[in-house]
Amino acid sequence: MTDKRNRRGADLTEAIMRTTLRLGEEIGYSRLSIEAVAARAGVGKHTIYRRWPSKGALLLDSLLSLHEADLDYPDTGDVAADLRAQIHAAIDLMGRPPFGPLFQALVGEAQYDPHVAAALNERFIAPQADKTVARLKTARDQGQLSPDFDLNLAMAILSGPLYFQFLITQEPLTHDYVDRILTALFTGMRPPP
Amino acid sequence: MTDKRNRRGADLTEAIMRTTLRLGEEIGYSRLSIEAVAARAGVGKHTIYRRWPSKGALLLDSLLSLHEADLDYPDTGDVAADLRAQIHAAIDLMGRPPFGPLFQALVGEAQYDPHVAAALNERFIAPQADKTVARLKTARDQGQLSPDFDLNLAMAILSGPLYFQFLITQEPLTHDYVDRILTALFTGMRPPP
DNA sequence: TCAAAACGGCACGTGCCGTGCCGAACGATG
DNA sequence: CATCGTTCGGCACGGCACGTGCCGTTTTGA
Repeated sequence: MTDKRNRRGADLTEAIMRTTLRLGEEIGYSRLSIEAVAARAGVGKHTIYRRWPSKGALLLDSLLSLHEADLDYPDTGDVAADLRAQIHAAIDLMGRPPFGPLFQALVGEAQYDPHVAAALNERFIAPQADKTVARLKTARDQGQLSPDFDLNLAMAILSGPLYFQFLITQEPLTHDYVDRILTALFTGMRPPP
Repeated sequence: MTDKRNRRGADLTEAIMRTTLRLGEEIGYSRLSIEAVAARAGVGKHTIYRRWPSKGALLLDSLLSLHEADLDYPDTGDVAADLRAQIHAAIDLMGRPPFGPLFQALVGEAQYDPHVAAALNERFIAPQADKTVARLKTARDQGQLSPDFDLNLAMAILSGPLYFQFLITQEPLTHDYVDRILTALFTGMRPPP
């Protein structure tokens, strides 16, 4: 626990977010109350409500502060390999605490709270999607992809099955699964003529 | 409102589920409390807790009682057309109240409550997935699909992007979007040689 | 006929919500 | 160094929904 004196402004904001992640990892998102965060951080509830309008907003900021979310694409010239490397990194992040379970809970929260949904899209989903599309565009310009292929659609076909498994069936995401999706996307499922 | 006398057992169960759907549609899942359902249905809370262990379980049963979920596949001999027809029906269901918003909330609940997640998979997701895989298997046996294509993977690639849009970006699902996914899956995204 | 079960209604303790108020500590201004 | 507005921790409040008891009544089925 950091010294409680001289904690103000940005320092305090970071301390609260750290406490949120730590406490969320310990007791789970459903039992994570603003009261509990305030108590653990040795902070008045006002101090939290002054910064975040809801539990979801607090958690989103806390997760983004991990900034492990800097999932940038390599560009080795081989699209398939680059996609593979980046998505492997992404599912590794989603597969382990504290990011994995808390991110899952945040998506859950986004199903009730439109503000959380919008913020999540704007600050995490869309930036990641944009990176994917940008990398695909480079590949298309180099003739590695069909020139008329909808790149946003390609992004959705890559991400969709992963989120499906993450949110719906809730089975662990594996590198092998990613590889099979990539293979399928690059080959289609028509029989060879 | 039905007569309050002589309501017991199965009748009462159905009345509670109807009230849940109705009230859920009116005020939204987040404000849908068991207390509210009990009050609206003119029922003691015990009567609900005796039947369902949680709000999520109650909602799952209520949604399944709509049994519009009988989304069976046609079999005209053309896989792509059959998939198209069935998935169009599915997104129509997911796109309109009361099923759409409440189903979305239920998936949200499944991110916190493992029991709800398991029940949702067992009683809705898996049966639908099985139907899809079965239809794909027929097609593969008839040579319309690559003999070595993983059919469970194909199912995930079909469903994933839809759930991604439904849960994450939360934009409306359109027939056109379904068609583009199908086209992409059947052609792959490699450039023509 | 009669005991067991299911029911509606009510009340309770608990936890957390979001807000208001207080006095202390801080930081910028002059 | 003095002053004043802001930020802070602490506390208390009313409100809501939770899940569980208890009561008296009604229905069921042995």
